[in-house]
Amino acid sequence: MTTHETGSHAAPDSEAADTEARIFEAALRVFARKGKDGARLQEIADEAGIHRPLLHYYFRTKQKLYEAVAAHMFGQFLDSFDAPSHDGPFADVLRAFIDHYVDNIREHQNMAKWMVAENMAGNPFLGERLAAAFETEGSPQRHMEEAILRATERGEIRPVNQKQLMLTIVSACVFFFIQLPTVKMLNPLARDDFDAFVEARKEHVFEVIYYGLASREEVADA
Amino acid sequence: MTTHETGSHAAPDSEAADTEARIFEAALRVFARKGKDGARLQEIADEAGIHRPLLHYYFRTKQKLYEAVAAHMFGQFLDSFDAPSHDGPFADVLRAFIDHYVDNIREHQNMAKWMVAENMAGNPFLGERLAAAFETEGSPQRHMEEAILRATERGEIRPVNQKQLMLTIVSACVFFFIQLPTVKMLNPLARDDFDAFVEARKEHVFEVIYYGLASREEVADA
DNA sequence: AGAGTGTTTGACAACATGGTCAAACAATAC
DNA sequence: GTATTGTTTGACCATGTTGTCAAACACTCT
Repeated sequence: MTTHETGSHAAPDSEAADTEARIFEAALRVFARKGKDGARLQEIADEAGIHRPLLHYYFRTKQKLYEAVAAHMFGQFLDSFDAPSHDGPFADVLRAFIDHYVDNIREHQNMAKWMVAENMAGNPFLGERLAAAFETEGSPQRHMEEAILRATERGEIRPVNQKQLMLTIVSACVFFFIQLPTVKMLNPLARDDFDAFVEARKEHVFEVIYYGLASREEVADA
Repeated sequence: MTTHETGSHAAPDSEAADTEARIFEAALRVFARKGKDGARLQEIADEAGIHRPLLHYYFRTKQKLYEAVAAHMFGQFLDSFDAPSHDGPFADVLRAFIDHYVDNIREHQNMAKWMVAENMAGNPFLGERLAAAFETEGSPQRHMEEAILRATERGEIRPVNQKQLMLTIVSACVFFFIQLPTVKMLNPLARDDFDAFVEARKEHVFEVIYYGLASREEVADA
């Protein structure tokens, strides 16, 4: 058994002590870049600046390393969506949700892409966590769902299936990030001034989802 | 040089003649399932019911096989979006677009997932093709863009950035498909009656994008 | 200094996988 | 029939990659 978790004694210089953390971070980057199958332990080792056998010393196998990093990533990623509850008019709640959500994806693009890839591959982790979050009092997901419900009851917004709406909002906030290379080829602004593009996207998503496309005259006869 | 393209002579029984096609289809499935790195030539051979060296006989290398299948897949996938131009009220055009788009993704889920994965990995193919499509008279993309423009000029819909809107529509139509396992964990209908869910999704996407969430009273004071 | 503990290193084994080859096997043309 | 051409097969090689190991190393404690 290794006892490297406890830095009791035999603790080398600070740079050597965090070998495990450096492996972790390197693995995060490489797995995000190359995928589980495409990643090579040698590449992770190189990027961490250590010798390959150390990977096996700290994490037994590639599989275990992957699982460890993935679990940590999932947790951190989901946690990053926690935000102080925002009440008031639904328009404000929606705007705040989009703002926070998009900012988080931008901060954690590696994780977001990785997670989407995992979901595509059928990994149930995110589904389980989200299903739990929707049952958990005070979670951002639950909060949003309740806000939709309240706004509907108050007649603030039209009746709508909450699950579908959540899916639509998330789609609009996430999809363009994971397809970024393609989006950049089609949208000059995304290439030239990415931050401006992201802000414009936030605004657009809110506008379309909240106000819709139809002009008021059109809506009037609907 | 092999001449297997020309079935001139040495054409065996019909089942052996389409060896190449069987490899092709098997490769399509396996690559879509496992990704380029995760896919094993042995698995493709098994699924095609042939011996592994035949893969090298028809396509020299794994790389070449991948490229051949990918190119064919991209082309077919994009072509499948061609549809008779639909004119008339923008609401109808939008509805038809969503309907056609979603149906196509449903028919070609393997290809859709594969394509998204390729885009994530930075493959510029789709971006190039789409960029070209937007410049091509009569392409579905161009048609939609023009429809948006006309509807805006006619005052049928509110002014909006076309590129952003296209992105939003596509996001709403595609994202839930590529995240299907997760969506199914969160949405009972998607699990129990998928076709009904897809139809409901089409309707929801149209409703939200065209009419928006805000009730008319809310819109009135906006 | 010497023992003990945890870490790092280099060399190595085991295996999977992509790729090659020459010989066997049709099928047709002569 | 035999020759020719294209296809299929099984055995094989080369390489890359994961995983193991024992020995070297550093560090602390007595």
